[in-house]
Amino acid sequence: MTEDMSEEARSTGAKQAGRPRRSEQTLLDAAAAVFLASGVDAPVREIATKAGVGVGTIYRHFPTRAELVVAVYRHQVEACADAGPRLLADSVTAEAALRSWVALFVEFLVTKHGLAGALHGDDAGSDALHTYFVERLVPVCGSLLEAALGAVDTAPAVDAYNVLKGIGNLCIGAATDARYEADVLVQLFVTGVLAPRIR
Amino acid sequence: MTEDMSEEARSTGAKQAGRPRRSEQTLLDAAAAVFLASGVDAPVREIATKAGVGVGTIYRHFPTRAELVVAVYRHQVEACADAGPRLLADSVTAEAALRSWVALFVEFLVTKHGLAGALHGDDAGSDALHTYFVERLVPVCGSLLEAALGAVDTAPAVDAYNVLKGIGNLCIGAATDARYEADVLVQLFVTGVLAPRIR
DNA sequence: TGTTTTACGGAGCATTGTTCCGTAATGTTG
DNA sequence: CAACATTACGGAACAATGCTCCGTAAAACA
Repeated sequence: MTEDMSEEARSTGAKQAGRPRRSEQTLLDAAAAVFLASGVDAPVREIATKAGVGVGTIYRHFPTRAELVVAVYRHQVEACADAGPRLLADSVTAEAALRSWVALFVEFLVTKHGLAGALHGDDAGSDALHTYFVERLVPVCGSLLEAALGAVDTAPAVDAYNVLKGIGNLCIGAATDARYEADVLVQLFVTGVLAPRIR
Repeated sequence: MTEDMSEEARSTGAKQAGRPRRSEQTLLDAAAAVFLASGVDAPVREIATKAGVGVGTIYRHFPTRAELVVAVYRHQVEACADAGPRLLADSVTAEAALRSWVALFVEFLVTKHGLAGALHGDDAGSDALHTYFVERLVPVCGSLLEAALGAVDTAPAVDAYNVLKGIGNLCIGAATDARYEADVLVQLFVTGVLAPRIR
């Protein structure tokens, strides 16, 4: 009970002693700017400098670089997730919906310098990033896939997790390699995934 | 002339003063062992220790970590490149040849911890790796692709470079993520690439 | 005004790739 | 055989980077 009260007190207006927290939004804005300029792999120190803040402050708000990245792109990931059902409702065919959604996802990944690369959580640090993307987008991708494959009697060749991660991987390096056409490759990949239906 | 003579002298038997070079093979063996145990991203120090050598020695033989990696896997890359024409000759269809070759390539990439990830030369350091793979394998992949797509009148959707790099990307993380089935995804991707022929 | 609480800043630690230089080993030469 | 010249060696040192820690400053409270 006492804990509940103190927590509520904190979240309502009753102020506690102590320095006021810097608005996280300030940090997020600075991070977004730096990511835009130098890519998602930009050093934390650079973000701290840009925000006029010590690195400690960043780490107190976002315990890991990956969580900072998640926070910066949360809006856009949510938007991407929300677009799934909408496209499914608005498109004439389920395949068209899937392809539009995939194109959206690819554009998002490619636009953000190095996001796709940071996405495969091999190193322990970027787990948060990987986990968030997967948890949020796999269900969406799954629905679209299911709809697009609905008419088939054979089991799908791969699950939504694999499709999503495959797409993510295909986007790696797209921003830095002019010859690499991630969007085309991804659409061909989708064609392959849907192929059993075509045959 | 004088330069030619001295160079020839060095490469034939006439010995120059100086400490004898450690056999590069020793270093390569140690590196291969460490890569097998800890992945291609293993610290250079670890390799040096394993080889009973200072880091300086490694860097004198292989100016960059990437070049060391290239040297370690050169044999297998060559084997993969050589397999291309052979498969094309031995398979009943060009598509079968392409698919077999791709499977070979995928197995190679997936077997070596993190090789696929190190392959996209975003950071300047791993350029050598990227370049070598591309130069050696793009032509091979191109021949197989051309053969498999030969019957089509429409232009191919993507070039061999994109296909090769796409496959490479699809293999990223396969070794560390049990749920991720790179081999299946790659074959679906190939299906997509060949799709114009199917329709 | 003094106390308490809380956030802040940035020095510091650990880990990397890579460079550099004094030193050791070995063939050549007198 | 004894200097010498040459070459490779080893590992300390540097720079970059993620992350931790602690003394300090600011704000609310009494």
